[in-house]
Amino acid sequence: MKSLLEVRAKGMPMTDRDGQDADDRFGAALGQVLEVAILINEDMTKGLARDGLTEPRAHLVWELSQRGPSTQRVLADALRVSPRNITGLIDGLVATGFVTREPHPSDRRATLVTFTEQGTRAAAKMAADHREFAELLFAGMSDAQFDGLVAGLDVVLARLRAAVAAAWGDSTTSDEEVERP
Amino acid sequence: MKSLLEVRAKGMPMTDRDGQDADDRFGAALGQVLEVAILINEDMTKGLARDGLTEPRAHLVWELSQRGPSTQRVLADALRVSPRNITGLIDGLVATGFVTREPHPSDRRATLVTFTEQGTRAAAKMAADHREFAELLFAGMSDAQFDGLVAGLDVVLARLRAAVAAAWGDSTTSDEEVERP
DNA sequence: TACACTCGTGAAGGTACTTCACAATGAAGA
DNA sequence: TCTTCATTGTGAAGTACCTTCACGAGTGTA
Repeated sequence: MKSLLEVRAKGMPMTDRDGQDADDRFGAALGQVLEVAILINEDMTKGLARDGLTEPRAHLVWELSQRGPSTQRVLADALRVSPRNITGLIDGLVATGFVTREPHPSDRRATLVTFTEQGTRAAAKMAADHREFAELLFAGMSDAQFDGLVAGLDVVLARLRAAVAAAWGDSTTSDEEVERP
Repeated sequence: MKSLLEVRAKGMPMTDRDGQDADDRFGAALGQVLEVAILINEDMTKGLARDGLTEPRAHLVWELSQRGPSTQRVLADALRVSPRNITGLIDGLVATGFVTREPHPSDRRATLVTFTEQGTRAAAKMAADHREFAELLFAGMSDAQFDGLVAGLDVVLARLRAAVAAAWGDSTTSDEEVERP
């Protein structure tokens, strides 16, 4: 992988410098969250490699499947990378047969990135895998347990969003358009 | 970022092809988990950049802080990347003043990667940030809520570990040594 | 002493990312 | 209409990370 998440999956060795909170429940919980993130990412990445997709390309495929044929500019904004980088990713996806570049009907500068049949299949598989994966993780949990988990995640998520928003500009979900009055 | 996690943070648009589980609670929960992972990763990465560290280099610094002066071979195994890659990462960390290469006292082939003072400070800051971050996410939650979250994460983590182990060799926590009888 | 193995690195190559420069095009005002 | 300004995508150049292969230097052992 690559993700920084991997950096500290296992609990901190507690320096207990100032002695507060010596059992470190919070650190352990953070460790859990990080490990979940690592494992999910690992699983996804390896699965994608089997289908001939790298992470950035898969991300692009996913966005494309949600938006339909798009200009590279739109994709760049969606993935929050430079337009130049999209050119390279599309080059790769074209070379491996997932998408094609079609002329934009009303703007001759732009191209419409469009799925091939293989691309459509890949996107559908990603969606199916997502469902299956959610099932694997949560199916069969008691309602109480599941609800407790979701409620906890809600709190964490809210705090996380607030923290990120406070530290840098907003863009809450990480794939929103940047809009500022 | 980079992480594939980013691919599908928001819930799936339910094709309800076979109609089962039409409300998609599981998909939504997975979306939550993914978004948490994305935001944490984003936050960490940006914080590191401020300290002059990239993700892979920070990961190495973290491992080094947990193991003390180590050979590059050991670090390669710990990070699960090729020894050659470690050479490059260490080159970068040496150039930016975080570590030095000291001669190994008993093996003249090997070098002991060792923190400079700056490196020690960086590792300490990472540890402090980790604690602070856990505090930010979990402090002030009711015990019931916190316990519910942790219990849910436990279940998810167990399933995840099992799934990963089933799909590929084991190596549970992602930074274990590879050991096979 | 000879053989096999280990440590770190040069060489070569791939992907993902960035910024800067630029030609083609589009859009809107004088 | 003609000029001006903004936008689209890409070439060029450069960085970081990662891999495999080859190899010289050093270790350990029979």
